[in-house]
Amino acid sequence: MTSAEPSNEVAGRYTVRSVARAMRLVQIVADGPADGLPLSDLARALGTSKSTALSLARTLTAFGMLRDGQPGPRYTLGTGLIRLGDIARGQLPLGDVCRPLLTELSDLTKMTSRLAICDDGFPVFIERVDGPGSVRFHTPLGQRELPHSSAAGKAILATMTGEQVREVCGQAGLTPRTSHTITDLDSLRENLALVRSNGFALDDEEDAEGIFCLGAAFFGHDGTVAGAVSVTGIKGDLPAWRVNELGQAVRRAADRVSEILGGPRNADRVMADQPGMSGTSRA
Amino acid sequence: MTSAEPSNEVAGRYTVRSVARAMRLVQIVADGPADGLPLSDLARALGTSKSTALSLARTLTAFGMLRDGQPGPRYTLGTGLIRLGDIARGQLPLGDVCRPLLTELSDLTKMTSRLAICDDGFPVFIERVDGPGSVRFHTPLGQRELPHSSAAGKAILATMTGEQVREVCGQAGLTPRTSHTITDLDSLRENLALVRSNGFALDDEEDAEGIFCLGAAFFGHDGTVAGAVSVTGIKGDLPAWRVNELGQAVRRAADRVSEILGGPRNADRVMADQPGMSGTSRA
DNA sequence: ACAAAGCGTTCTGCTCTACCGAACAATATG
DNA sequence: CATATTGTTCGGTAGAGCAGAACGCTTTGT
Repeated sequence: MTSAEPSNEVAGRYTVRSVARAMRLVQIVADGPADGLPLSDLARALGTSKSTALSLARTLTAFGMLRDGQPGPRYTLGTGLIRLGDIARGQLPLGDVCRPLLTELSDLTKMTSRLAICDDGFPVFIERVDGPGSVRFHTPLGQRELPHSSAAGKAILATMTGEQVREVCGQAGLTPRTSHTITDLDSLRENLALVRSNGFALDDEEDAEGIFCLGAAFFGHDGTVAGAVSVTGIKGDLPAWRVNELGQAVRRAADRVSEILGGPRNADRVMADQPGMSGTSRA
Repeated sequence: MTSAEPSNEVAGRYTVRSVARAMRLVQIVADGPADGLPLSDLARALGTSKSTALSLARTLTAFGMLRDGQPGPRYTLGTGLIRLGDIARGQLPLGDVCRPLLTELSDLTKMTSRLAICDDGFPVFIERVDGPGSVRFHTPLGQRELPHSSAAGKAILATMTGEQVREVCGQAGLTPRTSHTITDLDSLRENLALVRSNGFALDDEEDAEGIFCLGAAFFGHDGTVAGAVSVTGIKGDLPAWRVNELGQAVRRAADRVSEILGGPRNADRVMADQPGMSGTSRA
């Protein structure tokens, strides 16, 4: 009838509609309550008829992606996803290897430490070790975090060329998360220069009110950035004089990851971009 | 090639073909090498044309289930699966809560301990804690294990009615894994009676040569079996006189899980089965 | 207690989409 | 340089996926 349907469907070229719907279904269940969602809710959220949602859900259930009727007739995520997630983590070069390293860092800093890989410039955390007696942060794994408002993200950005920074940030958007979030490119570039000279990145309540993070990048054998290590804590618990001490500890941990990967340490790496600067005219 | 196509497609009622193919695609990538598979291999393994495989792979990639072109033009599992696996584990009632309990058990027994949930009678391990200096077993998480040849499986079976045991084993098949595997129902029933009187199950090289496991079931608030705790070790390291001691330690750990869930301990639970009863209770 | 609304499930037919195959470009291999 | 594979593009067509209505069943309201 009318021309403008919102149509929250994700459709690039070569997209299979039913598969896309099925994946959205999984996302819906994942974002739903822990005790699952009934079929009607799925259909509603998907914007399809019940019969369609049923077919999709049944198919996914047959593959263990969903699970039906554990607490009543509700769909929850299936155990097959645990398996796939485990394998996916194993396929990444890091993860298991770096766990002890994170444990060590958590013990030392008494904070929650995490390891992120670089996914097209975005940090994706794949491992987490909570500190002794530390507050448990709700930090989901496997999710893309924002590059400009997280310590890991900024640590990664700081290793890239101005052009790459522009591209990644253009894709992600400099969304304000708190009143401290850096929202313009020039300020961000300034901040990244500071990150480079310090050897670590500081997220000072830029992503969440009252929370700070320290992050440092690590590199693969080809010298390109592979990810970042970060620690997270409550701002109130952090005396200013400890920032550098903790930051250096994070940097050392990141350098040890680089070592495992056969990459250069933060201090030794030569920036591709640096002084001369190619096309970083202000946009 | 004439009439009987093998057609390894999974097709129950209400199955969406393209979604089923997409899921098989994910499985193929998961079972493939860690550095991924090229598109042609995917098409070959799927039994479809390249263009179809491309559409499916592109769609999955858009949702983070697959990842394209990290080491060359190859598909690997995506980081979205790590996220979903993490959430799936969180949706399960256990997991995080029981981790310290497993750690304790690993410290005590010096063995790898694991926690399985009961998935339609099958044990599915969702958490693993390696013992101090113990051998790292290749024990994938989220995968259905065999009920009759694993300690966790037998611990679970031992809590069920004879009818249920028959059904689960009929579905799983009493496949021989080693020369010690129990392959007939009567012997298995005998063994399960022993499990009940001991309070724990012993897998004596029944699933893998040279490996033994000890397992004990735990129960939900409604008294039905919810899963099992187990420890794994090398047969040669196990003096016969320690079997009972370790088994009781496992049983105690399982009982503590039951306690967390508000369920009965192994000793207190009344069996539904026993001579007269036929109980298939309905919800 | 009944009514009413909601749930999950089944079925049929129409529409449109997912699939194949062929042709293309871009690499790897000899 | 030739040859074999790879990834990509594009249409035509068969057939699969989708909506909708109708069916029991359980739950909710009064």
